Amino acid sequence: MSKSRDVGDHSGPQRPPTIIDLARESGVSKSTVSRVLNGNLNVSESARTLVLAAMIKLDYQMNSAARSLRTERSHLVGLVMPGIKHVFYSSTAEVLERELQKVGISLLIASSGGTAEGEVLAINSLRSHGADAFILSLVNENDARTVVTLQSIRQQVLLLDRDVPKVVGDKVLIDPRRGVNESIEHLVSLGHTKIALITHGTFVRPGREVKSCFEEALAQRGLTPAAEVLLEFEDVSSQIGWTATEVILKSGATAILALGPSSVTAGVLNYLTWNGLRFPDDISVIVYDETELSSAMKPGLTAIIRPLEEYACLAANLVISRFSDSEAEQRVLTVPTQLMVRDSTGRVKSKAKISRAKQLQ
Amino acid sequence: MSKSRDVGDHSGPQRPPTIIDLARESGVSKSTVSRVLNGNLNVSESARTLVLAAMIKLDYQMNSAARSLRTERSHLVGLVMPGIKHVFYSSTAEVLERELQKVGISLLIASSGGTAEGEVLAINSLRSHGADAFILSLVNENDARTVVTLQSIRQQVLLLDRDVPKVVGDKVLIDPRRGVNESIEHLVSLGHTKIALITHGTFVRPGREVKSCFEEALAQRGLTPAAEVLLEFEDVSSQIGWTATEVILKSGATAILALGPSSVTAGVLNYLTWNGLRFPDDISVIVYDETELSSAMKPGLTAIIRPLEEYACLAANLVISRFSDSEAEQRVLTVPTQLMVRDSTGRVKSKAKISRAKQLQ
DNA sequence: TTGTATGCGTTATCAG
DNA sequence: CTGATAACGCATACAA
Repeated sequence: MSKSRDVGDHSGPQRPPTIIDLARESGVSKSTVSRVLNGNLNVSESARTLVLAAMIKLDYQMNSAARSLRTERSHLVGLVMPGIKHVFYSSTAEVLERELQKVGISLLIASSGGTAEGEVLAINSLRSHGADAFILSLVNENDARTVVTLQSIRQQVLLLDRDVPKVVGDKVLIDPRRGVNESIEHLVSLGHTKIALITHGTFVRPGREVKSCFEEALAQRGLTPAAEVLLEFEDVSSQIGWTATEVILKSGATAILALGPSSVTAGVLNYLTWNGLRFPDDISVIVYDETELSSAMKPGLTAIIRPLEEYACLAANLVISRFSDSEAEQRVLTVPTQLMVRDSTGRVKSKAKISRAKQLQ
Repeated sequence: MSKSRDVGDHSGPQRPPTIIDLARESGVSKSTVSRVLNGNLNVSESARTLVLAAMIKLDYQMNSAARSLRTERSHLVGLVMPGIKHVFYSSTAEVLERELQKVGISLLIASSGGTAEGEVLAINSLRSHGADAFILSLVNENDARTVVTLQSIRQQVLLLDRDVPKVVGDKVLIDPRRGVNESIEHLVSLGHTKIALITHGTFVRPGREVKSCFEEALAQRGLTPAAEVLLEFEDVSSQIGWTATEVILKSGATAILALGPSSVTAGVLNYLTWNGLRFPDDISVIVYDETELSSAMKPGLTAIIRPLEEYACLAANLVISRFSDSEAEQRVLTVPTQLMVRDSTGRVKSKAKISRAKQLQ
């Protein structure tokens, strides 16, 4: 019964105003203030205007900690990614942030650093900050620590282009099939038969999917991969791209699908240009997406386009909708990819011509 | 006096365990539990081990809302940037996140979208989510709405490479002087006298600083700018870079300092390569930083390097340190830039040679 | 339509 | 060293 600041106490303008201050200022009770703040209909117009006036007069800001404590909702969503630095992830994050912002949700980010330990740490950090939901691009779908952590979570989980059957949650997936099919068709029509692939490791869905689509598309045409390089998340440096390309070229490949992280793709291009191999003349290259890199290069880069905007929007809205309808069944949404032909793919050249081209440099 | 769940109530394992559950489980009072959780020294070893055991047994997770309500600290820091998509911002965010994570602080992100209105919205959104501090790269240092909003904030404010005298807060600034000086010196030594600049508008510090350093460096050598293009944050597209380059070339410039957003720089390179202008043969180009773009391009791009890691680390640690010592005087930290000469800068060619080069393409 | 009373989970004060 | 107890600001069931 000892309301300390309920009435009176005209001392400190130091502390931020609370609904009690609003109540005193507008001459109603704090319940009425609360009702106005939450848009409750059962409140007289006069009371409402009074409270609203007090609200702007005192520059009232809701105390989110108090509200969260009471309602058990923080309006915070956590995003875990290998890193936020690379354009694919940062673009996704930007769209997610924008979409969530629209409904008053803020985005909490945490990088796993590309390791499973970092991932668990990131998840727990976000959890300890009270995130209502988690959006995750895992580094490894099989890591037991991550899976266990995810299973022990009460909040909703959404996987971004990842598939962990043991974890309940919605998923937004990228289907590389069309893009890869069109790529192979395109390359084969240009005479290529020795085609190489760089992609993620098979412990994440994108790696598995791309690999299998690639192999299937080749098989349909009686071909086999010239080379395949599967990447770990730990080493997504351009150095890896460089050495991978070195290996691939030894296989005699005349075309490369560089469908890994952008830093690796940069390494591929790096190796090619710095070794005097010009595309499409000496080798054909297909990369992911339309980036600053791919548009600034002289031969525009033929690319498999991932519908990034749609991908992230779907994810955001899935998360949002589940807040209202928490018991809906698990949903899996898939977005397609497609090939955009530019100038880094061309007719295959004979070995002799390639050698000559190299010497000319 | 009606403790509902203080004792007994073995009903629901549904709700997450609280310190009361820990207290019951370990046979001590919740005060002692709280002490253990906060590392308070005044607690017996026996009690501590008891509580710790209960903690892992029940998989206890601190309720951050309750703690925040009580301590008035959320351990959340808000980051406001024009957008998170571009590599400079996303890299900064990544480093900030990593450094803050080390001391248990999570990063809340909000994009302003490059507009002043969006900026105010972003700040208020973060504020409503209880951020303890704000790290900001403003879009416009002069916008009254933003300034007023910032002034009305109780939390600490840190400006990233921005300078708003009317706002109290620490600052971490990038000093372009050395990098720009070295660039001009380098270019002049190669015979260039007509040098153009692309940078931010003068309503943000980077724009002002780069512009004045550029002009001073030229003046010291008896030169004047061949052209200057100042950018708005609203239009940081590669299209702008393209048209800007078109304009600049008409001025007869033989060298371009492209020191704006990376998308604009991409547009510059785009224009040059697609119009058959090769660097350094036809024109010299200096860009910002070492990016995937600049390392993958064939002539490696000469660049002014900003110490991004240091920049973000300083910012993070400034924020962290001010939490302990909130009344310290305002601090302004500055990080230097420097030129890294690669291959996109070379001896100036005569007009005739440039024309010939263009025709050869 | 409005006010009163209670509890959310935590920290902090104060008495033992 | 420990335990009881009072806030923190808000939402809400219930009474009026």
